[in-house]
Amino acid sequence: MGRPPCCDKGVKKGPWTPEEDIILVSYIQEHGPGNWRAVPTNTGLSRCSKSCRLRWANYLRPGIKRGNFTEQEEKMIIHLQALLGNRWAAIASYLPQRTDNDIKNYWNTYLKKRIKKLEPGFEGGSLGNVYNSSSKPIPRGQWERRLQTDIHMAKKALSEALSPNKILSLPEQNDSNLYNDIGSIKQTNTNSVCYASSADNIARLLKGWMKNPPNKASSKSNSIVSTQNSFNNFAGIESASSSEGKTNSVDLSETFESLFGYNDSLDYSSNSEFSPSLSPEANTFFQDETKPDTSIAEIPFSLLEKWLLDDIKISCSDVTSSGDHATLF
DNA sequence: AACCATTGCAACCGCTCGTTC
DNA sequence: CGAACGAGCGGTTGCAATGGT
Repeated sequence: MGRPPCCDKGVKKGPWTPEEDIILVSYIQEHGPGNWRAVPTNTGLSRCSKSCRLRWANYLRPGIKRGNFTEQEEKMIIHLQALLGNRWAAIASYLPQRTDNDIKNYWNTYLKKRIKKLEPGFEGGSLGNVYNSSSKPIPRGQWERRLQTDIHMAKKALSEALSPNKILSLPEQNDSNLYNDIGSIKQTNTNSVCYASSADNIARLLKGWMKNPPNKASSKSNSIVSTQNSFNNFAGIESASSSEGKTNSVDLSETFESLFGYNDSLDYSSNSEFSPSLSPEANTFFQDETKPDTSIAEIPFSLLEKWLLDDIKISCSDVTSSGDHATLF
């Protein structure tokens, strides 16, 4: 059978405008993410469903961290890429605040080149650079199953950590602070020439919009409240792959701490507003981690390394023991 | 100041996979 | 069981921003 075109002709292409973003976000607030096929029809957007999904997943959904990758994130990406290859979605599942597209772009534009410089023979393959010198190749299906299990368990842990009860039990103040913080960050940058490339996160833009919603939007009752609540709901819906700034960062950090023994993907050092409150041990640890001390930075990474390597060993020695490392969670 | 090369990244394209009927 | 369809993923492209001459 021939592959039908995913979109009708005449759909708009190119960068998204703030108006389109707002329409899309408003729709998802009401209906939740999913059923993308219906989105263009129901919203009147001249965009293909894939485009809507992509826009939401990569830019509009709450909890996305944009901008500079931390050293820890870099290392994690490098190691995960070595283990998993160009399976960006899988890699991104270990860095919930980053999108697969973001990681992929970062790898292609920066990390690959940097590694190539350091390792002249490097061609960007997987499982061929870091680990294969001492271990035999793992059959794809085998490690893929284990990977799926890992991701499933990680997502489960995240879901539990981000369960509605936990979120709702947090002080309401957090939400407002979050939005105030977000707004203050980007308030000055809304007049940039290129919208899509300059907007760090639509949430920041929408902050301004929610403060002064257009008439169309303001006609909806309690739009601001529902927007914030909706974002919370999204966190529940998307809990497997996203977090929501301050509100969920505590839980996420704890979850990641339990996952990896350290908090890697959450870079609070650059923005104290988003700093989570942590247990004394963790607090000490993160205080240390924010220091530019590479010897300290190595410690958590080797834990991840150990975890990943152990995973491979288990995988090689016992195909049927996929539940073993579940105890890690 | 003008031009060209490079970089960064948002978005698209086409394929695969999973689900439904 | 297989066709149809929707969703997701990875590769690639296009273009604005930036840097160098």
